[in-house]
Amino acid sequence: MSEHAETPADIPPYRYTAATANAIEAHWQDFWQEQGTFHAPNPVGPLADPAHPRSGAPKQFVLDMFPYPSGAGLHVGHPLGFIGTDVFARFQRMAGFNVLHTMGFDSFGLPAEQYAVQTGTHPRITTERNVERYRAQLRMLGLGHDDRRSVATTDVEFYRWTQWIFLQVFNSWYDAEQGKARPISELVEKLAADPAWAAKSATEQRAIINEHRLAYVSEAPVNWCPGLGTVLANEEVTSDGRSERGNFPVFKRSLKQWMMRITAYGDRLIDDLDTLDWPEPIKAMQRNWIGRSTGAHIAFPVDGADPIRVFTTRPDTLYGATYMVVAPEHELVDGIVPAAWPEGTHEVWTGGHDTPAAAVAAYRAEAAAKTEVERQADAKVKTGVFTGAYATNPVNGARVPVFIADYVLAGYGTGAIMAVPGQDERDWEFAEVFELPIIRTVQPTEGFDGKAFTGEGPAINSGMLDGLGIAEAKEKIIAWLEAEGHGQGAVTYRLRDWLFSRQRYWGEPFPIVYGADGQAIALPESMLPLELPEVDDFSPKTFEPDDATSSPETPLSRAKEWVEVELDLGNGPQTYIRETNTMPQWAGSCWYQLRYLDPTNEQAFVDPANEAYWVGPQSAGDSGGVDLYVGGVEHAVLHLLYARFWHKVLFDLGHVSSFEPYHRLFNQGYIQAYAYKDDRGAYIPAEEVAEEQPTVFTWNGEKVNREYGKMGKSLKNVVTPDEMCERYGADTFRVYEMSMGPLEVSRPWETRAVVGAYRFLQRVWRTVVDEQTGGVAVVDAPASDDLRRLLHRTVAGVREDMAALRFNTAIAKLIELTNALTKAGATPREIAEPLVLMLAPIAPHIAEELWSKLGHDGSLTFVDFPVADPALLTADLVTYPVQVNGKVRGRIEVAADAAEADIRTAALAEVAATLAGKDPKKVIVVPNRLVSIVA
RNA sequence: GGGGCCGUAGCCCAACGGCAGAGGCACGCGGUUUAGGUCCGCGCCAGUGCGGGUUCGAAUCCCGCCGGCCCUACCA
Repeated sequence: MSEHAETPADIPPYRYTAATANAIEAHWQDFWQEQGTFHAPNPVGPLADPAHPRSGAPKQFVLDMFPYPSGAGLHVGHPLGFIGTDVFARFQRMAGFNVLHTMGFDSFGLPAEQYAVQTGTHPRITTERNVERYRAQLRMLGLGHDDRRSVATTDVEFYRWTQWIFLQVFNSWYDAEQGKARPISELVEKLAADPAWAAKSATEQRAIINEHRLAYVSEAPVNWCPGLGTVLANEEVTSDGRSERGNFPVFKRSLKQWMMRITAYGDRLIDDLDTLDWPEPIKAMQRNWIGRSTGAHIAFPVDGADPIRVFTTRPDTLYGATYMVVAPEHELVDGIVPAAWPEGTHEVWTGGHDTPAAAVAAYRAEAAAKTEVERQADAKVKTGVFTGAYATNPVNGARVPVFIADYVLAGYGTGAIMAVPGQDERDWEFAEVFELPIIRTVQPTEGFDGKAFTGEGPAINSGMLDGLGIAEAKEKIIAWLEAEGHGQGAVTYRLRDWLFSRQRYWGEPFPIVYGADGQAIALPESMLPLELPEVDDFSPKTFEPDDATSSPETPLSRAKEWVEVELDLGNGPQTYIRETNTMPQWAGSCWYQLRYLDPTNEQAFVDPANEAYWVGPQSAGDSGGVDLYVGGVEHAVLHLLYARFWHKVLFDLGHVSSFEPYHRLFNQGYIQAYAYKDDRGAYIPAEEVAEEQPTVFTWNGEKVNREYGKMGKSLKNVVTPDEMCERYGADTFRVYEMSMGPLEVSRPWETRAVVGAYRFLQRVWRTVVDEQTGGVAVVDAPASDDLRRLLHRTVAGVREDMAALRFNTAIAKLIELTNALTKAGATPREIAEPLVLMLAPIAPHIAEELWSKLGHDGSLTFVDFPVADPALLTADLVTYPVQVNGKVRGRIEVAADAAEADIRTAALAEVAATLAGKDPKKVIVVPNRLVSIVA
């Protein structure tokens, strides 16, 4: 490719070129940094600045989901949201707000560790290098961040507070009666009121207390990923049983791990969604993930064994429960299996085995051997086997057989169901296979010819419930169950507690030690931060990806001198063993935005006054939280759920005044890219591909195939912001990205189209600057009436668009104004100045430069955004199209303030020929729009 | 299987239920230029995926289908 010549002779000396842009951009970026232009004043503390023009003004906290600083650096897709928030933040500053906007780094995580393993470089070195690279790239884009507030989750001074918050969670319990977390000390007081408490040993007491904590250690089936050498949260496992990161197989293993009691917050996490200004799809995803269902727990007695408790959302169908199913893995199965098949056991129930025990064992082995994918593939055909046991339906005393089947999941509800084939499609299918009785307990609607009926209808075959609708029937049967002691109304959740420990080096160490009794003990706050130890080998131990029998081994466990430690935790110096797991990458992102508010505070993670100002509730019932949070949908249930949970714990404990972290959420789209493959399937560098004609692409004369998707090194289609800044300047890049479409829409990158934005800025430049002399080309003569009206319409439109994040249409309006200005010849100052100000949020460097050329000192950052004069928004004359039966048959021009009757008369006169003397049936005058006549 | 989002010029996208076009790219013509490129000006292109309905009037609201994308998946 031929590079641009320095300054070809025929280009005017003062044209806005890439070189000009780069010089201007460097200058203003230095200026902003030296002046601290984007430093937002806090109410209190070191970042307070009462003299600041926006000190104490209404606030706006604008936030980006902070990036993981990968070694690959940014491509043009990454900054889309960052530029969007910057434009919005700059606009809000000019609109009078005190705007907090900064950028941090989610810098713990796997890639730095994996890179470290390959190269032997410490993850901290890699991480810091990558962060520096990111900072440089972001600076180049001219983002107006308050750099004093930038944090990285790997900073010791940051993760000190992550550990502190962990201690808050650890040192609290959920009081279901009050519906909130309370300090663990208050639980201890409650427990100590019982005289039996004092009789227990300290270890016993601690064990009991530990069971109530919001952060707790439990031995439970977890997602073990040998390929990554770590366990994973449910949210990090895909539906086909693989790790979201790396796509390795994941196995269920019972392991001792740290958990967070997020399930205690299930109701609030669902209910408080109503207070948030979030996209509905994201709310729906969270609701689905939490999966609240209401119904009842019902106990079915079993001869000679404990009753089987089931959860059902349809207790009203209890009379139709003709059999039961227990998950194959359920522990009560062994206790109910008799030595022999009961008399007259149906042949198909036994699976061909001689004894129930053999049948159960065989079915369990079969189920265990299936992978997730196989299970899903087999889901159409119901399988199972009779356990040999019968239970009793509490409502009518019917004996119902108990099966095991893999369509019932151990992890949901109680792991057992009452099967009601008449009202449940799955149960119907199973009943057909095993020839079980089917009783309808809801009258299907007229003409229903399906199998299970799940719709609304009156209860039938249901004794005391007959005739009732579903809702009343539920209410009545629950009351009966509770009165008779057979069950009670209940709510269950799909949401599981959050698996919080990882077997990694590059994460926050837990501020936890274990005493001789093996119980977890929190370090006191005074011992924070607990820093990661230096180790020779920080690599996690990984295994063959499908080695299900392997066990995790934490890198920190190899740092023997660090693990074994002598401390005085109140009982004199004793030897303790440190926790060697680390926290998951989500920990830092659960609260980072709070640290932005008060990044230098050494006494608290955030001062209450600063928290209240920036994110406190703005009115009664308001959740508080960040005013605008921009990021991708991929965090819908991971980050956003975890962060809400932590925030609510902090709220309950009185550390924050807001009960939600992010009040308004906006999902930006993605910039995608075309990639090209040759006939052998190898990727071709995208920039070398020519478009012969629409949909026909060639490379070196050879035809290649186009595909659409992500931008990535392996696809050979990466375009970087660095290249774009070099070729056109950052302002052009910003204008292009913002003009491609609405922020929430994904779109393809098209390098050749960037020139449109470049030309636009050149034209703006030319309206103000004489390209030959470099002097100001603006005149003080008043603008024409048309131009002035266009300006005010533009101002009104741009203001609206900016506030609504519709930057694409704002830019279109600015281009329109610029084109009109170009056509007008000389540029009146009264147009030039507002144009420059309106451009400033989007293309800040060129705007600053033009603003100073227009004779103003300093930055325009806090200059008022133009306001439209309402008097100039309406034209004197309005042209109305006149429709007859939906077709335009003429036009009339009337005064803008003409009476409706006059418009009507004029319109009828205009289309008199079309009407041919007939009386119109109806005449509709839409003010300022059109006249519609029905003939 | 369930839930959600989206289909407007060759492409990216606009359009309070009111004349389908704001803007950009590409393309064509003209000007500037030794030429190419740059820059400037002018122009070209769709009746809104398909079929119904509501309405004086539908890209917009409702119903059904087609196509694409996302989430979820035996959740009792």
